[in-house]
Amino acid sequence: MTEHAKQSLPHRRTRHDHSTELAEDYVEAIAEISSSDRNCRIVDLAKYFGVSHVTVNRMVGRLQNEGLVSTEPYKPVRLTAKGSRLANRCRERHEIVYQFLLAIGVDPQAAAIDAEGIEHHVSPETLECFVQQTKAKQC
Amino acid sequence: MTEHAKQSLPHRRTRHDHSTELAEDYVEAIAEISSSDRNCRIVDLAKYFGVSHVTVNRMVGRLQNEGLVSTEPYKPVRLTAKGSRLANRCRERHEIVYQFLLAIGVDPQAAAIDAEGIEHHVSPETLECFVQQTKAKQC
DNA sequence: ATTAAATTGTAGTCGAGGCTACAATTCTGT
DNA sequence: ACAGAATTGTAGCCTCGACTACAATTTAAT
Repeated sequence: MTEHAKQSLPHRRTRHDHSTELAEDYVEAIAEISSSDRNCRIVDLAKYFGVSHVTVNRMVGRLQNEGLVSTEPYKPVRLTAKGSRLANRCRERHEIVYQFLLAIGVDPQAAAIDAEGIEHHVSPETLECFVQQTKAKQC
Repeated sequence: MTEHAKQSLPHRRTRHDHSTELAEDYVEAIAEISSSDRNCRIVDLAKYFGVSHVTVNRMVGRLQNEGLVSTEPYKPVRLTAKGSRLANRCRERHEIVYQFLLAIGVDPQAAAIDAEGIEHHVSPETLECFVQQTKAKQC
């Protein structure tokens, strides 16, 4: 039972993570779209995620409440400073995970898919280990 | 746009994964509890996951529909052959991920938490690379 | 400038996973 | 054997992420 209590904490964490994963995916996507196009519209995100514009709409509302995004009705979506910082951190983390998977011999396609799933569950400490390993392999 | 279509596939996959993660967590938990105690009851799972017994109840019903578990009203929960196989695969995969994290220098506590999050997103191919890496480190 | 197309917003629905409150069943102790 | 405790089941509600259908606004074209 004490053991069970210990066990429940990681699981709770996993569940909570799910609620922030989407936010991270969104800011990453917004950053990416905003860099190629001039501005990021709801439709772009809907296509990007393969989801209806309605879903995107509410998500953007949520991101706005969290101060990650600023937008007005019928206007494009922009990242706030906070949102940009998060996007950058996510992009870096994503890249680290992806490069790490390549470095240990995963083929690029599988690495791309797995990185997508793994990136949200990597603690800073583990991430640092990934960096070290990738460096080591490159020598 | 063609790029966006390509992008949406991994995201869809990620979303679908979430629906199977819980099933995997459950069979793993049931296997673990069943090995220490004699039988696994709803309450045990509720404590294990830090969740109400009602939630567990419905989850177990779902697992039963999927043929992973067999149970009767007011009786303990047992894994079917199919459920046991899944549990074993999950346990092995979990262990591989955990040992791998340790091998690359992540401390045990962080490794335990991260393994919990990562395990569900590792393709067989990546898993194999983890195995190789862990072996290499042990030499 | 006005209509047609594209984009965005709103209303209402659904399933999943979570909860509380209460009812039913099984287990335990005396 | 029977009362009380523990366990399990049921009813009904909530939130979140997804959808369709329809309304409103903005953009583009003739």
